[in-house]
Amino acid sequence: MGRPARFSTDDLVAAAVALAAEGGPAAVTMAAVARAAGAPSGSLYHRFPNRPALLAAVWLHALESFQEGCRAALSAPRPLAAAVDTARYVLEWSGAHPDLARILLYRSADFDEPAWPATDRARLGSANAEVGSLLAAVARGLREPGEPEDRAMERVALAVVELPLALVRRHLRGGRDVPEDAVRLAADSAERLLAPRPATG
Amino acid sequence: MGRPARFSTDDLVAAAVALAAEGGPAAVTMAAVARAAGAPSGSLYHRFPNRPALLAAVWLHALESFQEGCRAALSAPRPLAAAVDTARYVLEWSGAHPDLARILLYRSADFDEPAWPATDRARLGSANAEVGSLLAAVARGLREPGEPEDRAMERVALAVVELPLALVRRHLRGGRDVPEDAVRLAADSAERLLAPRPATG
DNA sequence: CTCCTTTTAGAGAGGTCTCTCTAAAAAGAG
DNA sequence: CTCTTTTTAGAGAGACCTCTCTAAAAGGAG
Repeated sequence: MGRPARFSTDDLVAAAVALAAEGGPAAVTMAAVARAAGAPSGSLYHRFPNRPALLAAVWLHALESFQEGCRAALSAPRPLAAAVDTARYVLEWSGAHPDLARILLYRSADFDEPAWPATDRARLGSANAEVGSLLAAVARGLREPGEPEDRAMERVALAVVELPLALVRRHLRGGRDVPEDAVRLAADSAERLLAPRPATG
Repeated sequence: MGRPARFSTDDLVAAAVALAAEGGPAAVTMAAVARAAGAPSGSLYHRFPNRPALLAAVWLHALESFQEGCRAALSAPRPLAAAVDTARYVLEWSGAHPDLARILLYRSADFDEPAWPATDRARLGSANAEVGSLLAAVARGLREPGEPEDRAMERVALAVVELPLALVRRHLRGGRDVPEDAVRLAADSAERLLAPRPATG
């Protein structure tokens, strides 16, 4: 039924991902993606109603790839192990998918999130909420006596997401790959930040 | 001697900084800055030969403001104190200068660094080298027995620069300010990451 | 085969941006 | 005052981008 597509949605998203990884969201123009994929701009507009929708596809592709393994790591039964595994996962996933990792180092706002189609914004919201609640569960498990719940959440997010991403940023933004060593450093740091301390003021 | 300026270089940089803080480097167009400052585009081109030169001025303004206090903190005599003070400084400076901090959360490459005038690139290089060597001195002081020097450098940079910036990013990118609490968390985390451990595997 | 649907193909309008260039305004030096 | 220098002022060329719109190509259903 109908003419077969010469340029699939995946082809076009892949071209856009490559451009975004190299030059950031500004490099993802409809004209540039069409050029990179060898397609006319009309084909692009046939798949995506406008530029924000394409940017949403790029961002969500990266995010969902990342979160797939993230959920598994965060769901480990012992909270400290879950935290350390997740920190390690962030580095390993980034090493395996440097292009996608480079994209997630931006914010969704840099990819024009406010202008996204409603369905894409909803997907983003629910994806973030799901991982957020897994992270909250880990944080509750690692709360120190007398510590307010949101401060524990802060500490855990820092050790498990922000710090590993900072480490990734350090390498990827220098144009290098993520070295083996960094995986250990991330896991180590998460453990140091989250393991209960003997007894200090 | 000559007509007095109605729009000083500082005025124009200030307008550009505000735009960059709000919308990132993409928002810093010659047209937008001129509009924001109430100046005609010609006045802008009178001060800056082209857009990369303006972007360089914005980046260097933020960087040099940050590094001024950074040098002092890094120069403290005891290395662990220097590290913890620097981590605290990153948060305090960011709280005091949220616009400039938002700018430093990008990379210089996002501000089109390869196209900057040679003098600006040189200023960037020497500024980074100076702080880098102070950081290296701290790292040497905190090296654990048997640890390779570059791994110590990695660990220290992570604890003293990357982690505090990640914390700042978390807040500023949500549109919030940097809370008091975060300053303590940064100093605390730096100390946990860098203090020698009792004796573990 | 003919119809129907999907997709490619790309021209072109309308917008914004960078940067150049000319002209005039403004104040001090003499 | 006139001369000189600095700066404002903004028109306009040329590039690129987004998005619309029309027309044709191409395969399956009947």
